Amino acid sequence: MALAIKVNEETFTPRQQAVLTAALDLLVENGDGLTMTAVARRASCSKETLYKWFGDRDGLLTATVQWQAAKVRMPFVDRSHINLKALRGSLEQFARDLLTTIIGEVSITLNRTAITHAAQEKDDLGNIVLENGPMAIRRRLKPILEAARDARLLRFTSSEEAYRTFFGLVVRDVQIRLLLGDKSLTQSNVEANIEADVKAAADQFLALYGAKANT
Amino acid sequence: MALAIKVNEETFTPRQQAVLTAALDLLVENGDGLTMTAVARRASCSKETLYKWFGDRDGLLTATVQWQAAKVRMPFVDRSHINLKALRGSLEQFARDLLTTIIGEVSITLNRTAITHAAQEKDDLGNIVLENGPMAIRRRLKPILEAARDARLLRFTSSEEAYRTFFGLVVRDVQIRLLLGDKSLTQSNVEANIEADVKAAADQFLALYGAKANT
DNA sequence: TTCGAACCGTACCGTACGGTACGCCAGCGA
DNA sequence: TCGCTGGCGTACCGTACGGTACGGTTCGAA
Repeated sequence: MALAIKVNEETFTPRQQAVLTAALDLLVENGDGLTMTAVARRASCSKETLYKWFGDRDGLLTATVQWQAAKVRMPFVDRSHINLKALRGSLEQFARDLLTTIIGEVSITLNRTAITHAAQEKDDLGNIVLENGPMAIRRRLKPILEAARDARLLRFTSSEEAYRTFFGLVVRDVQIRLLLGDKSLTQSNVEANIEADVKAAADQFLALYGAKANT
Repeated sequence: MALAIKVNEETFTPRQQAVLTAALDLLVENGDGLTMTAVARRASCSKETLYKWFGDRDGLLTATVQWQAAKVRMPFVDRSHINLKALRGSLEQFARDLLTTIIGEVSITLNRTAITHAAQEKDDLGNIVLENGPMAIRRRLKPILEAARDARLLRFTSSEEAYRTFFGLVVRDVQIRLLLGDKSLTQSNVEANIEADVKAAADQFLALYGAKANT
């Protein structure tokens, strides 16, 4: 069930969104050391209001993650007329967006927060992030893969397997290393190589699943 | 620099190892909700002793992670006479060990703990886990890849890129989903498919980097 | 103008937990 | 037997933080 994962912009008033922005900023700055007092001060509101709007600390955290995660917008990919060139373009677009998102400070913070909370089996921040991250990409990519298969551009038995291979080829060890705070892997470091990595991932995916063995 | 990452069995007395075991157990059970009182009670020792041995809470945590992470033993792979069959066997062995480790409860806990602490830029648990996880595998796998290249079994320009592709093909989205607590991905669920995944990863890697385009 | 709702700021409470102090016992060398 | 050291158990302290209460202010509606 997709519980309260749906969040459109009317869910929160502008004032509330300002509060959530403050909370997110603090989260990015201080890691999970988010205190209600700090949020109240940053957002110039009273703690009482925070509790009235979000229930408790977890509620505030959940709202922040939901609200921010829902902002991640997948690119729209034209699915109507598919040829090899368009397919490659789509794959590269997905790879680029996935990488760009993953290496962003906000994404890292959100994933870290969700993982921290997943450790305590408390709420399901993990599900929210999953739903708006990997799962959202899967939902968008799978139909394209299947359309490409129908057009005899790709060859695979399970679109699930194909999607997961694509994910692996794109993300590789970047995400886990960033989450673990690998100092030898700065954002700018990765950013500079995005285009090359994107191209390599698309090449490799097509090499593995393309109907013709060449480009 | 590999700071205090080296940990051999003489580093801790048996009694201390018992304490670390207790700490790890609590970590696995309660997520990061590890309290000094709980460890002392579980290990039947006094808090004062904990502080004497490990300095403070972070010291205990670091010691626990170090001690446990160092236990992850890579398999020894025969590198002497390389042929395609042996190479495939090695790749599958690495993939199997990597997957088996990653889906283990201990690994998940350690990674979550390290990620949580990486958020607070406190100590470098992240580095310890990285050093004993991905980096350890890299150190072991790279020479094999390079030997295989020298034997004209593989073709690549950068062994680093080749390693990272292998990592991605093996891990795919399994680790991040487990870290985020994806409920649709139980350990047993993954375990059942390990052999198939291992084989698929090796096939794909050889398809991408093998000198001959076939198996 | 008055009323009330919403909300800010701040003071306050309770508790959990990191860290310390201390009393006590067991083992061991002299 | 004496005394010392290492370590157990417990009581204790200080603080940080989640959560609540309350007085004061703004603002819109009647």
